[in-house]
Amino acid sequence: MGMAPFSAVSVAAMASVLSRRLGKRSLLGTRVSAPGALSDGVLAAPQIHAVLPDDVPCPQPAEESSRAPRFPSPSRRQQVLVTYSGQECTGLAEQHNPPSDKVKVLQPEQSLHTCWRLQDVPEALQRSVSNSIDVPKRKADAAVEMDEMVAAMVLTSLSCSPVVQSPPASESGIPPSRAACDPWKESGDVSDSGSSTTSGHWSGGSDISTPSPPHPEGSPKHSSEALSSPPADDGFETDSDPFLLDEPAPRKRKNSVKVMYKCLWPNCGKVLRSIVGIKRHVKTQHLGDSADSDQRKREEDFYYTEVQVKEEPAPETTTNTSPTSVSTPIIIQQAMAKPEALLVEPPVLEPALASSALSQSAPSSFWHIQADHAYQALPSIQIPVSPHIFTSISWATATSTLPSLSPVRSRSLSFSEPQPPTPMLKSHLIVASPPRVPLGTRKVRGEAKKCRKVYGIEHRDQWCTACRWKKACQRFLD
DNA sequence: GGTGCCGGGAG
DNA sequence: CTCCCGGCACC
Repeated sequence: MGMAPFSAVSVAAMASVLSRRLGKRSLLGTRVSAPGALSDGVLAAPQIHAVLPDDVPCPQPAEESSRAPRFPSPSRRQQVLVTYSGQECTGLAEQHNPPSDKVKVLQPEQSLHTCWRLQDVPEALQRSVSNSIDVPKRKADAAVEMDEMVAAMVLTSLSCSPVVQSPPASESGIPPSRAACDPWKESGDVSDSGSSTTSGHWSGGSDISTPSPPHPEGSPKHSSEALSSPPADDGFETDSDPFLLDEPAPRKRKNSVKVMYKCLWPNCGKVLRSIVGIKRHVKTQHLGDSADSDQRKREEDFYYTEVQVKEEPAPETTTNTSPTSVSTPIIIQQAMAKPEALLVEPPVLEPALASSALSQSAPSSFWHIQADHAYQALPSIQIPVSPHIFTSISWATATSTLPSLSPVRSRSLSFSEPQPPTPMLKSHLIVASPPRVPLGTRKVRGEAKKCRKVYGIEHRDQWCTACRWKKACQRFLD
């Protein structure tokens, strides 16, 4: 679903997803309230909880139908199971009167015609999700409202739209989005890449990670206790845990933009990925953690700024590729004007957190440089690096200490322990500006004949495997 | 355009 | 890991 602004369109889409699951335009899950004689429609709220499968789905007009109850056209009848007062009975939904939301249900067993009011879940969802759509409130009963709210929240989180407007009740703790999400909308392709990192991942955790959209300082209200107090989250962990934040990597990761938040406190360049994290950082590290001061809560907003991090494919501008340049560069631009912040310096992590986080992710703390093909074998070299300084390692120094390697052969740089580096680390790697070795780009084309030439393309099966795989030929080495 | 092969995806 | 292929640099 991408980063589409959470508009009525996506509501409609969500609703259609829902209806797809439940059977298109079915009444399954529809809550109806029977007026008058049957019940008061509140506590004993009857529910249509099953729909026989033979009903014919109607084409779904896009938006209107998400407001108008999904219901067969008057000419069609839809069989439903209706429960009320603990009793279950089948019925035939005969007629729907949209203006009044009334549904006429025929219950043959009781030879009863009943009239129900209709409230279906997507509508509840819509109501809770978009406060720009005016939906009249039908019940004052809080419990029923909560039911719908919960259902809506579940659906909302399932649909994984990161830009979620706060429900009208506004106690949910989901901060409202605002214009700062524009880069996300406009990038159009945010669901990939790093996006992998910040775009609405489905946080398995129970903590604050709402499908973390970048939500900006616009709403000082939202950093209330609901967000900041969970004991298990300490900002950095939740912000950079690669396992929580990693979502299945999409195919391409070009031009993805993610928004990070940088602490503006003097001498603190800490960059976090969530607004909550940065606020907590500012609050705890700089403002002091004096609990309930409202003023402090507001002040947090002034001490961080939003940074857009754009990840782009490597342009390969130079004629040489350094032996270690393996990552795509990240272009970091400031959303708010602060030219000196073009480089994101390594975050000043709380030492305990930093060491624990890094030592967990890179226990052996070695740079491991080696050739990656057997036929390119070279002695592998390990450079011990303290995890604490690994982001600021001087590449020039590091490489100068290496024995002279053929620059074209030793091109893979990786941790000795296979583990996905967090996007944070990745960006630091790039910021650390690897050295450019002013020598040949790639392997100089060999003079020797290659399998392709020797056997021809029609005898591809006789090629060496490397040639077959479009790798450097192993059979006719230079 | 053909070739060699790097980088990365899929399974 | 194997297998495959897009895409780039070189010819």
